[in-house]
Amino acid sequence: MKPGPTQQIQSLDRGLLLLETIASARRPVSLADLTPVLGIDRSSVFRLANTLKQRGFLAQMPGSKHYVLGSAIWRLADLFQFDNVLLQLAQEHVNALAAETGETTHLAIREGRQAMLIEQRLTTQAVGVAGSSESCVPLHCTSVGKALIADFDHERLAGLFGGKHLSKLTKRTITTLAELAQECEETRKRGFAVDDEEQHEGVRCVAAPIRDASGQIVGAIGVSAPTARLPRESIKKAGAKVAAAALEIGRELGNRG
Amino acid sequence: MKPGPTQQIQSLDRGLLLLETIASARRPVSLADLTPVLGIDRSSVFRLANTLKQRGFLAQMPGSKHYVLGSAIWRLADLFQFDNVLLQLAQEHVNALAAETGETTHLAIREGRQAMLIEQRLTTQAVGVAGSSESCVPLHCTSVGKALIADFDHERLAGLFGGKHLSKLTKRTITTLAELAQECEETRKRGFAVDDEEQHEGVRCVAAPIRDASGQIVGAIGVSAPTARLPRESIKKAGAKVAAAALEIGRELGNRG
DNA sequence: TTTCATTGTTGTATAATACGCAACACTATT
DNA sequence: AATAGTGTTGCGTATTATACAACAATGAAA
Repeated sequence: MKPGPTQQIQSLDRGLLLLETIASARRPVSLADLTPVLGIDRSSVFRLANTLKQRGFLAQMPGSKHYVLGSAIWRLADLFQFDNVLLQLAQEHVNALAAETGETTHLAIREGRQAMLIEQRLTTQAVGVAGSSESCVPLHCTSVGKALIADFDHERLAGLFGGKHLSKLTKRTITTLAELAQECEETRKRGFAVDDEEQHEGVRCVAAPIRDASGQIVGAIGVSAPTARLPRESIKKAGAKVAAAALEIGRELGNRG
Repeated sequence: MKPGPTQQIQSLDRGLLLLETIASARRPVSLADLTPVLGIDRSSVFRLANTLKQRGFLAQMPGSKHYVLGSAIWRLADLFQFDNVLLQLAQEHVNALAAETGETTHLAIREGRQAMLIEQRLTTQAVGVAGSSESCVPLHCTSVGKALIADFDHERLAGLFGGKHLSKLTKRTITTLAELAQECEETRKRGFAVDDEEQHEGVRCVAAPIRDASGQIVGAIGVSAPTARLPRESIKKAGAKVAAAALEIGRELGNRG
């Protein structure tokens, strides 16, 4: 039997409709004008509007009873702007890198113990890395993941992974925190991270950390290819490419003041 | 007996708290991480989050179950941006005009059949116009009001005021639509509107319409003074001042493209 | 000035809805 | 294969949002 639609919470829905109505009016709106929008008693509309006001989503200008949007809307928009900023700035670079290498290219941010792919461009080659069907990939055995934790020392890695075992995906996967800490050190030195058949056999990846103006790692950009097209002797060159892209993205992030 | 606090709508409040939590996280957030924030069963949190998602306030990126802010936040912020823009741009000019004239100065937008004062600076003179204790003043007998409807012809005025009587506040108040239409014509010709003791006896005001890039009237800026300090022979000069300020504000609005 | 209409706000009983619980589906780990 | 964790759905009932009435404040008309 087909499942029913997910139940909505009516009162929340009504509150959101009030927000949209007032925003669309682009003018202060009275309670009397809001009441017919919901089709319920005005005392209930008043209480909904007041709840929105208490949380700063609506406001009333001094001396007026009419409602306008409150500062919370802009505060929320600004708070969450960052990830969109990163995606916007990096989009071009992901595209350029994919075009330049012809390989599958990823942009990722860290999300707890995983790397979340927020953008990827697939290879144009007949045989290549298909791209992740998952939005999240493990940190410890992917190049973007290792780039994202490049600044972690052993202690911080222990804090992140806790008692969690590092799962072994291939014969080459790093499975201990000590090894991973060592790898982070290497990543910092090289300027880019390497996945040498650690997630998938027959696939190599390189990725570089994207740092903001304060030097903090805020994302990673990487390239994946079959081992045949990314042999060990080509790693350094590919790594330089992703590092350059990461540096440029970080520069643009800094310039956003 | 002291009235109790206005009742809040708990479900709406919970939904808004979810929005704030996700915005503050600046990262996609899982349902499992949201549940402890509200301290209710996860099925209820899921339904709240889904309601927010259905209205576009939350979103989930393809292939992910984690929530991020949805486009509705930015849509609402952008929709309502205009009035803040006007206030920001005009603030300086209101201040400058008040400093220059030493008189009470107003910035207003139209709200139905009234002019809403969204900013005012009081006179520094010992005796002057005290400023409106109301946020809204009548359109037909105030200078800012008349500036706001300067482009209205008789037909459009009839549509706006309908069968409503134009209330007579002083001996000099305009009370018929025919007279008001004539006054609008004069305002358009002069470039500014005049309240010649029509709202309050002993008070004269001049105000100019603020037009956006398309020529549409979007606000008004005005000055009020006692008749002694704004005699009839000074009206033209004062009018030129407010008109210049309005023109400058309009220019800056246009440049915001 | 008085009267009336309109609008916003508060208290409260109860009708309606949101919640908790259980079950299922899916994914990941051991 | 078994277990744990997470997201989703159905449903009975505990809780909450609503409707109604009353009051306060304001504005308009007589």
